[in-house]
Amino acid sequence: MKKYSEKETRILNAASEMFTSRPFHKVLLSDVAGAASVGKGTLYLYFKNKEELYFAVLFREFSILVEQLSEKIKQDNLNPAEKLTTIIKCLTKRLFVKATNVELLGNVVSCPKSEEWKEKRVELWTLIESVIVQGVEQGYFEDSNPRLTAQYIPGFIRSVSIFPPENIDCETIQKHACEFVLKSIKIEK
Amino acid sequence: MKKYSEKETRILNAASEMFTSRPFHKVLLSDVAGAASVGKGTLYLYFKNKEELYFAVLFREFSILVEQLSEKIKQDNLNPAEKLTTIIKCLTKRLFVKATNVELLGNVVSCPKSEEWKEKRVELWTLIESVIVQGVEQGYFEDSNPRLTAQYIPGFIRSVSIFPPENIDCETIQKHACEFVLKSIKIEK
Amino acid sequence: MKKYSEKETRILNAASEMFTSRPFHKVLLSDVAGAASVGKGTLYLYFKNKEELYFAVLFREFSILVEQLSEKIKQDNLNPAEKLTTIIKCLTKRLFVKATNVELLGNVVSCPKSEEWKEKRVELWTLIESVIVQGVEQGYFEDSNPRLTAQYIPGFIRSVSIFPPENIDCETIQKHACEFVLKSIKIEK
Amino acid sequence: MKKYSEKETRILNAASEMFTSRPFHKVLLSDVAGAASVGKGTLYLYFKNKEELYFAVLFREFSILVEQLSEKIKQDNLNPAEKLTTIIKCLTKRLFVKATNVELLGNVVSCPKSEEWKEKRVELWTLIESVIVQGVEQGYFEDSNPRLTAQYIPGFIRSVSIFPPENIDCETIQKHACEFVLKSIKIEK
DNA sequence: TATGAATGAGATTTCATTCAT
DNA sequence: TATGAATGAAATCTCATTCAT
Repeated sequence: MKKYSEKETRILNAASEMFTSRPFHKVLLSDVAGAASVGKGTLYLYFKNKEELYFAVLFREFSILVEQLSEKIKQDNLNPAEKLTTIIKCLTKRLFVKATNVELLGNVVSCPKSEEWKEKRVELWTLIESVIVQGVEQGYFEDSNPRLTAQYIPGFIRSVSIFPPENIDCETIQKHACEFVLKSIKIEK
Repeated sequence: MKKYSEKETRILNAASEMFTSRPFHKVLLSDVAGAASVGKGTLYLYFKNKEELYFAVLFREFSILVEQLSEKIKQDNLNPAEKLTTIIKCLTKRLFVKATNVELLGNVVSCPKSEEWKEKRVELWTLIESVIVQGVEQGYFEDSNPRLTAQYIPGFIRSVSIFPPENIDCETIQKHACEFVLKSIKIEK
Repeated sequence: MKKYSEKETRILNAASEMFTSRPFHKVLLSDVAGAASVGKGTLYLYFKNKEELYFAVLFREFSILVEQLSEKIKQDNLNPAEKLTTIIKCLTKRLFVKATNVELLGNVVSCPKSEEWKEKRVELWTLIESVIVQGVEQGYFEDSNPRLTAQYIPGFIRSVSIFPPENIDCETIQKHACEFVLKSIKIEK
Repeated sequence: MKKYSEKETRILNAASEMFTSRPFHKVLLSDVAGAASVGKGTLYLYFKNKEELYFAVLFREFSILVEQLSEKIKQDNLNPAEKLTTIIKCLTKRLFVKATNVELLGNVVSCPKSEEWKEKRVELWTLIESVIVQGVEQGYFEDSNPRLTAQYIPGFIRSVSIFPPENIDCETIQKHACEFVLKSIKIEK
């Protein structure tokens, strides 16, 4: 995991807050600086420009998520279905609380650093995919394209997290989402 | 469906083109005006400001999509599974072709005319939901919360459309996505 | 007196209302047109541009005022002091009710038509001046420069009309203003 | 007196120059910035918008005027008539030299920071009024409403300053104006 | 390293004026 | 004569970025 200095962390936290709640062009760097309690010029000591700061935010959020998931499914006493359940619950919880544009490229496209970020994204998908593949290999699951399924999962969770149906709680969503995926790929015995 | 004048249509088309190919803040209204062959001031006769123009573009595209889906599943000779297949294929095709326009699925969060949007979004979800409910009633499907499933569908299609795995074609995604959903909710007989 | 068509009058009335209550650059021709219930283009049938409309307003207001005063002091049974009193009372009343920028060139300077308006302005001053001169000739008044005095009068009345001291009525101002002028130029006998 | 930073002063000077020589809507902020040798954006660090800059210019000029007058009449060796003479001469000179700036006498009506203005205006009137009252108390003057008279004075001076009669010099106006006022309120002994 | 005043390119927006109907 | 949609020049204003301190 990349290490961030204390000041860098403060900036990233502030920027994350902002980019999460407004579109790119409505986030003012002066506000970010203010919220991070640093001077505007200081931002430029740590990030080349606004776009790079944006990608740095996405990168960090993603890294933390991947790290967490990675930790959770390392426990060997879990079978693939349990691992997948863990992943889905974790993602749901995370997105439900902070429906960030975590996996959204948003409106900013061409950026040199975006490569680095793309890799992180792929890391998440590969992580989920590997669990599915493991399940397939062990005869639990059946899936003609585990990579696609792996991408579906954060995507559909995100959609209900941003606009949750009224009067629904996180647990209900978690349960339904797990069922939805498992019924689709699990082999009935 | 809302009616647009000839000039409005020309502006919306030009703007759609622009907003689809560049981030919001890199789209210049003077370019939009130029592409639509109207004066810059004319834009302001039809749209209060840049933001409203942006949302008008998205709203029109979204409305057309909902309209199309609605038309397609009206055909009574289709059973619920066929209807759902139609919806998924249609969504996938549309997003796959015009993937940059990611907001298209109604995931527009902070929008001035939010009510109008919310209604359209609900319209899409309700449309999909109704097909699922119909399937449940007719004994084809089993789903403890069809509304959630209805929201999943555009969500996960969107996620593979934005970042399609390499070397995959639209048909493969369509097929896999249909399978993914149907295996999850279809009752095996 | 210049004659105005019915439509011209409507436009001038609307414009007068606007120019009186806002600075030149805050008066929109579309508002004037709206208030006059004519099309925006129609304004240009009667007035070459915004500046000319502005001057036309001033010209008309001035003409009316001069006309009125002129009528009032034609009565031959009035002596110069009575005539001056009449003028001051009339001006005060008029300005008190409608503290228009009647004699204010405002911020708009170079305009061909402004010559015409200048003449009207001079007409008012000359009118007042003539009464003073008459008084001097008849031994009532003493004034080393009646033209200056003539210009003072509308000027100082305007200043108290725009910002009247609290709790003062028009009559009190009228009375005080008359005294102020007459004590200054009347010869004590 | 409000303090202005060096840069603020440079901007105000440049703006004063511009607003004095052209109508409001013909003054370009880019020109002001250029003349003050600052960036266009710098103007906005010191003044919220064009209007506020405009009023800041007027306010500063007006404040200086009031300040100057205030200083001049503090000299105790002057009797009320001499003080009034000083005031009138000073006002006349100032307006005669810089006549275009007609708003200067506090006749600014619709202004955002209206309270601040009102106070300054009242300050000027009270200053003049106090001299008259002093004269009345010392038996030099007679005036049934010194406040009204105090308001007349800047008002009538303004009117001859904007449109001075042809071929007249400042001294003539000064002399006549003083006579005009003193003859009106002075008690003949 | 840290700052935030200053910048100015370039964005959005306005509105007097035109002109086809 | 009357209109008001259309115009686009030109205005105001923003904000990412720089740089002297």
